[in-house]
Amino acid sequence: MSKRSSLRDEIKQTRRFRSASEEATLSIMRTATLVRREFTAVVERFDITPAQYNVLRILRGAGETGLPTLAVRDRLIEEAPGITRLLDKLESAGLVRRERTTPDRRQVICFITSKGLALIKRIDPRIVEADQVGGAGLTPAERKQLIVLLEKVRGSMLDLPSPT
Amino acid sequence: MSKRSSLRDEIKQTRRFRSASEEATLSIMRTATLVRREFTAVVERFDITPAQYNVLRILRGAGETGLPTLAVRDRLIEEAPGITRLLDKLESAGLVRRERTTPDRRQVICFITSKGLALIKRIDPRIVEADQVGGAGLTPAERKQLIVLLEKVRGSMLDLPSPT
DNA sequence: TTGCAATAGTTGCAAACTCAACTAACTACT
DNA sequence: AGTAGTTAGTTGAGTTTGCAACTATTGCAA
Repeated sequence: MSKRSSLRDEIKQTRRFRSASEEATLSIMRTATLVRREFTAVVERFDITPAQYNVLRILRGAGETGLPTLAVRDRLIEEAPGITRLLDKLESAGLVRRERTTPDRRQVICFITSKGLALIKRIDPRIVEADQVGGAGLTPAERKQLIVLLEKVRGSMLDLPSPT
Repeated sequence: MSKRSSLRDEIKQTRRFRSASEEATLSIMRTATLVRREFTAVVERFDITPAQYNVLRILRGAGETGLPTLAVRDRLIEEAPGITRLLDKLESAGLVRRERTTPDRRQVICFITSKGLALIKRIDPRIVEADQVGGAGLTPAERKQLIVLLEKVRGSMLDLPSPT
């Protein structure tokens, strides 16, 4: 029904959406693209990729306990199959340290180094700024609502696991 | 304040979010990741990538008029810098035809072939299904609300064009 | 009409990603 | 102990991206 849709303008689509669900789906993707762009722009000024930044953040969260390689991968928001090589990079940059010494010697535990900590400490304030965009233009109540709605969407997606 | 956050469970995050905006931002990205996964799974069964499918859809929308290469790129939801090579692929698969014959001979106009049309015709019903996920679990009113909220977010992001 | 800047696309190369083996280590069963 | 099956992670090969440089046109202006 909506006469003006900025999404349709943005991607210059001429035809109507086939359903509200289609529009919602495209909306989510399009918004995520913009958010990601913002986020990428921030971290790139510090010569790391978004994925690398996320890994550093995860490892900071893990603290002195460290975290096994695959556990790091599982915590990433965006997928990162090349987790080994990603960590290789971070290690050779001195931001991360790895150790194969545990009860379970298959595991490689990853730690953030003090250099890594120092780096994200510098990045953090910029990220906080960038995070605002995900809520910019919304009232606190709307923000909450958005979070709830997206959670519902994810919830219903996880129910249908295999794309039959 | 919220005691249970499925997002925090999903990515096994231990710490609280620093702000509602941060949670909203992560929510958007995480949801988009899941939506994209679904979408990708569908089109891959037809041996094309999501980007390729989008291009075909755009070219179908353009009809017999066709569309110049860079115009195609501008209409993609997700970025696609390798638009030339992407079209190369589609062309060699016989799904797209290109012509350098216009008033402006710099431009290369792209058309979808009948083979391409036939392909997306087969894919379409599956996509319609996949699109439902973006609205699954939501009432029509909630769906509408989600669309409005995301639009607001994008609107406020477009206002701050350069990441200073 | 010559010259300079802008536009439309292409291409080369290095980095990044995917997928599918492959190794090493642990578990469980006999 | 011996061996089959899992789990953790790595590595190699082929493909795809991302950037930047490059060609071909066109537009504008002196």
